[in-house]
Amino acid sequence: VTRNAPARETAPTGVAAADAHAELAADSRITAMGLVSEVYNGLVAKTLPQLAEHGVAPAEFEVLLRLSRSAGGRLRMSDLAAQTSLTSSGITRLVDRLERGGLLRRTACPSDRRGLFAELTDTGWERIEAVVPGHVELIDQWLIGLLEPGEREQFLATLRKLRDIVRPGATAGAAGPTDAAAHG
Amino acid sequence: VTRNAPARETAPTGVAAADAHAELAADSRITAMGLVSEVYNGLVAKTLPQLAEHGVAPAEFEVLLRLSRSAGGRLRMSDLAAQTSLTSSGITRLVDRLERGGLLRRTACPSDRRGLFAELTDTGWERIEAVVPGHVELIDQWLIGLLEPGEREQFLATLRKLRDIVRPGATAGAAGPTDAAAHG
DNA sequence: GAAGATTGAAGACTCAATCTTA
DNA sequence: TAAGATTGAGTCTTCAATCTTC
Repeated sequence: VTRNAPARETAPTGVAAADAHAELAADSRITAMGLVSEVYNGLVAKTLPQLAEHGVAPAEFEVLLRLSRSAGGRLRMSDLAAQTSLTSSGITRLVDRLERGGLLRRTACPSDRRGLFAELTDTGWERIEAVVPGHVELIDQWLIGLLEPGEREQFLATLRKLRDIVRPGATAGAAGPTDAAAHG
Repeated sequence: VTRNAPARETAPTGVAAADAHAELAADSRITAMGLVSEVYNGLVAKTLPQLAEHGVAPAEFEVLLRLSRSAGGRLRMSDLAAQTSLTSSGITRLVDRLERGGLLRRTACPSDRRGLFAELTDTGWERIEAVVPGHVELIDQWLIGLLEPGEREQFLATLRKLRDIVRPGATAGAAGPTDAAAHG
């Protein structure tokens, strides 16, 4: 796309010039990315108030959830960092807050003294149990329940495919790609 | 789910107790939400470096993109806030940064003296044109190109459906739900 | 009084540097 | 030397309060 309207600054010609350039950004692939973003952010916005009622921020909820799905209700700091979208520094601070709130505690890792576990406390388990039912209801209302069974399965299959390619390290700390080890 | 393992604190019984509780959080609907989150965050991570090469953060890119798709390359502050996931305060500061960088300017709104337009400068247009091609390539590589044509259309159709329900105000400032007015 | 936009104060996250252990 | 985790400094975002205009 070449720029051939040097006098865009003047008001009357501005709109026409903008139209010429808009083609670039109107690319359908950018729109697709925008859809993913809007759906994700929209869903977060829908679930935010219910989490807030329980005093839990979305990132905190994700950490609590990952811990609750792991053997012993605990995971190493570095594994939490790998599984979430936070850096190891961010995990340190988030775990600080949750520990301050009594939802988890740090425990030593016997096999490697550099490592630390974040481990759910009884209070942490109770909090998860208190939050999850309402949370599931909202996901049902704004995501799952809006799709026909066939459409839903196709949608989830595509998401899984994309996730596996785009986020290879998402299962660090678990023995297998589907948490199968937690049942052994 | 009832809690019947009061001695969870002691190491040996911890794992079994965790298993009993894990059922709650293993709900498939929570997993679905997690997939959306992982795909979105994974895609952001893939596109981040290329945006950074051009000195643009994701939120800034989204604002520049929305402006470039709007008539005259401009949008009111309040419309930007409605279209993005930022508050009006957040938009004020983000526009501050972009204005400081010379990518846009604030201009007065003739019909309502409370309002302000954020309007792309020539530098802003140039930046968008410089960033978009590489950005599109990455979306192609990590999202669009990974799906068969049929799967892709189905996926996008589902996303559109969800977006329309979950984010009703996403088109504030545009005349129609698909930016049709920009072509008049 | 309400809406559009901005500001001060505070929270959350990242980067780079640091400390400890492998 | 490298890996796990933390800390200080700086950036980005929000909330609540404020100012201007409707």
